[in-house]
Amino acid sequence: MSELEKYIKTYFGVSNDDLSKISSYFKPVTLKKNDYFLKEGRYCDKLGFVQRGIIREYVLIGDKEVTKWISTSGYFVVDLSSFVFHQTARWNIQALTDCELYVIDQKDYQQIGKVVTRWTELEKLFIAKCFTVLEDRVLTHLSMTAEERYNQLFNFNKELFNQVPLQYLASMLGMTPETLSRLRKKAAG
Amino acid sequence: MSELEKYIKTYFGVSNDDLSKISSYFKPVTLKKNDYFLKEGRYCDKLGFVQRGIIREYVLIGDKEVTKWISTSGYFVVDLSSFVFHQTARWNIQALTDCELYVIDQKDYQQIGKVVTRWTELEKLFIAKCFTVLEDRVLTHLSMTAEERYNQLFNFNKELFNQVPLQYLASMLGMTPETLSRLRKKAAG
DNA sequence: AGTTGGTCTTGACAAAAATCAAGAAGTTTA
DNA sequence: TAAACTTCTTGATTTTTGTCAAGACCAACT
Repeated sequence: MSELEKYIKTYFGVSNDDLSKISSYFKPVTLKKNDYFLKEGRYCDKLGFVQRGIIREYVLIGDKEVTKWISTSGYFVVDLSSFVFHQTARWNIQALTDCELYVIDQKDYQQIGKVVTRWTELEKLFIAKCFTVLEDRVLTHLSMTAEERYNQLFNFNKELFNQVPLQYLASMLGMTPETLSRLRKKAAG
Repeated sequence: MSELEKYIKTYFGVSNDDLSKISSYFKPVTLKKNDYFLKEGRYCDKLGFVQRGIIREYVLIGDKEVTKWISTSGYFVVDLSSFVFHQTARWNIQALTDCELYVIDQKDYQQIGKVVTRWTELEKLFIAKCFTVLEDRVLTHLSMTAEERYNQLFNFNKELFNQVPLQYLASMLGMTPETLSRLRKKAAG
């Protein structure tokens, strides 16, 4: 069973039958380091699942890249506003390392709904879960200092700090690279 | 046609038939100023639509109230993680003024799905829309200063600053009341 | 009218974080 | 291997924001 299937099974609790139907629509895709899964302004007509590697989602604001999220193994990558509402994409989605993805295009995605009865329900639950995660993230910015946000992320996933350029983590945490560097030093004691 | 029906119609583009089915499940409820629609730790078994009045969603972190959102006419109020996943609620949802809501309880909510074919699809679209709004909100904290966040909100909804205690707006914007006060003075020039 | 309680503002100061600049360390490229 | 890049760190400094304390303002209540 692939990581994708494990993920879907664990998360959604679908039958093995539905599981194989769903996963059969996903096709393996590899990205080389620095390749783009999606570029701002295009239409996002596919959904990716990260099997291996690291992917960054960012947007250019003025002359600065703002990193919204770093996806590692087990995460989906997509521009939801584009995928669901057929608007132009807001995010650049770029491989930070060589990556293996499972990707489904929009046409196949819509097919799932015709084959798996509960699909729209599962979609709803998944997006609702993502929503609550984002709610928490907003709250960290309303109630925590840069130092607290750094410590939280570091405790949640230390490995990330070895695998991802720190400037991107700094941006994702809402601070400058210099501040992140100093907080690291401080936390290391 | 009520505000609720207008909202549903505008937003989801359902037929008049479906619209009346959906709205018939919502019941008018009034809240007095300071009444709670929901308290942290309880289960959120209802969804509310704000017809009139102002409602604050906040959470107690340590000894501080952190205001996540202020809902005015046209907004839904709910603790999504509780309503969808049947977990204990994370938010306190309290009326800042006397309010008129349209409220649907969970049992009736589930009935809609049996009566309106596209219901789960509509739910999905609605939650997806909420998700993209939250994405933007996260981005404001990654890329904007307190001053810029204040100006953005003020330009978006000046009225709010006359209707809502400023301390709550400050919290929602991720700054102290003192900072908000100074930014107001500065912007007024 | 006076008191009380809550809210907002202001000032002085402290802390946090950003900016600017330089240099160290590590990679990639030629 | 050396040169060129890029990334990260560090120091000095400025700016932004938070904290604490006091007072102004306003509304509600007695």
